[in-house]
Amino acid sequence: MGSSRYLEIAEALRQSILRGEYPVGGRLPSESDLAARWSASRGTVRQAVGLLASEGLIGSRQGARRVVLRQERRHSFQQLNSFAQWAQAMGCEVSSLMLSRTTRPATDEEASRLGVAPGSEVLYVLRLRRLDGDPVLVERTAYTDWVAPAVRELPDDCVSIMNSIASSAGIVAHYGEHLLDAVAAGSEDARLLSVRRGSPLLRQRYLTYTAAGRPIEWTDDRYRAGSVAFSVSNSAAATPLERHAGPDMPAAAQQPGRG
Amino acid sequence: MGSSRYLEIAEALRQSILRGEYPVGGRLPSESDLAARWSASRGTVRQAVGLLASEGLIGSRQGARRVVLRQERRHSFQQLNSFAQWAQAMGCEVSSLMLSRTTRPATDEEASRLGVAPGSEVLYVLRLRRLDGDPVLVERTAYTDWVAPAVRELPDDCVSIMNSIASSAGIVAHYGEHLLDAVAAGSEDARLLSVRRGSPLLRQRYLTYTAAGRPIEWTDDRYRAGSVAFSVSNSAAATPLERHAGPDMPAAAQQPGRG
DNA sequence: AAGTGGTCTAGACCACTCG
DNA sequence: GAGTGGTCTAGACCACTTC
Repeated sequence: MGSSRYLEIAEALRQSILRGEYPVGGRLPSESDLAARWSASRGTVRQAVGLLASEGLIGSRQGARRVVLRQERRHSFQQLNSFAQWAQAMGCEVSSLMLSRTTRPATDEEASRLGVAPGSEVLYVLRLRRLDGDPVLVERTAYTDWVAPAVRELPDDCVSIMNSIASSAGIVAHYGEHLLDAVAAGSEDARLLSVRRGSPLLRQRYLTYTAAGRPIEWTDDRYRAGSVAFSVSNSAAATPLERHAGPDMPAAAQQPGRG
Repeated sequence: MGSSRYLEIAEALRQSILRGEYPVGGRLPSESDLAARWSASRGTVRQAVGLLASEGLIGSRQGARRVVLRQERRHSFQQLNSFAQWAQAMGCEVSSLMLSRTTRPATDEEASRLGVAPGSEVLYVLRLRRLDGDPVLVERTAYTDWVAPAVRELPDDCVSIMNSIASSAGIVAHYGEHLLDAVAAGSEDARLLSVRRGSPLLRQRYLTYTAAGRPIEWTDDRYRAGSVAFSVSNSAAATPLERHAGPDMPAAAQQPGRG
């Protein structure tokens, strides 16, 4: 349950903001007010408001009351890593089809991202995903060897691989690293998504790993343009998003890679 | 400078991770260890490691030592909001040219994002930005009326508008909200960026606001494909990035808007 | 069973904002 | 100058991981 005191307080504040009790641009009560109101210590109240701040809901500056920045609720971790969970939460009918599952040596990129020796075998999966029947997303995933067996035994039309291997093999993603950019549709992309070759796609590449930091998969997702957008809030206190140089940049601008 | 004890500890840990003293996948010392080593209280140490966790550098689970997730440093808030500061930090020569500055009624989208009455006047700026001479980014910004005078007096080749109006008028962005997706280049985009019409562009739309929550600008940035990528880390504890339905989605999938 | 991080308390001082 | 958030301390108990 939401068993912690500070989560309880945070949820109550979230609801108040959602109901418009504290309107956008308005001020929150002071920490001591809230502490008294909830008969909690100031530290616990700070944990609660700190959580809301990390969600981008409220902002704060030393000496001034906290302000409400937005009214919407954030999505969960699972919803960013799992297309199926996100779609279902939005009330869409989602369907998936694995078009191929092959074991092959890792590319240099895959080996470096997954932290395995170059040329090690990975399980490569090509998958097409639809929303309410429309093809929206082409997914290309490389699974590390210790994950591969759990993926191999799933049916082609498995809706959520992450969910399935969590249940069947106890493999759960705790962390993720995402890279977002735009690419032109290749011929395979174009055929699968029913768009013209060269038309714009939003690409989301990501690595997921376990609580212990062990890489699980490296994925290249390509969305039909207009089908999804990603959002992020930042502040002087927290900047979760980064800009990176792409391959077409001048040499001076190249960033060092991950490995 | 970095005058807080916890910032000092965080920076030292960051450096250790950067130097590979704590390798990726390895464990950090325990909180009590660190507290003793720095003669600080456990609470202060927790602030330090909490900061690194929010940067995606380390992960934690109850009962187990913290683990190192990555080795790279994150960029600052300023570098996400300011193309010029980001480019300069990467050692690129950046140049900008304002192609037009016009005062006109806000579109519905602009009015809603900026929180002004529909049809209110905004200052609309079209700007082309180059890296080492190559056109990389087309920027279209709507400034609220109280910001417009400061922008109007800047020269056409001003490299950083945000920096300039901070100095000249004390207007400083403290928060931002970003939306990322892919679009096809329109004819204006194509002409300015020297790409074919319909070719893929990465679009970053964002709203910035002051410490008090007052909107400053609403911007539509379009990057030539391949020139930049954005990255974000997430975890079960913190998910800063969200997926949204785009305009081409089935009706059931539409998300409510901001205002 | 020992170690570790997660939560919580009660109090303190300081830097900053605001009227 | 009063109020507010930012930082820091010293202790406590619990849930969980690890051995």
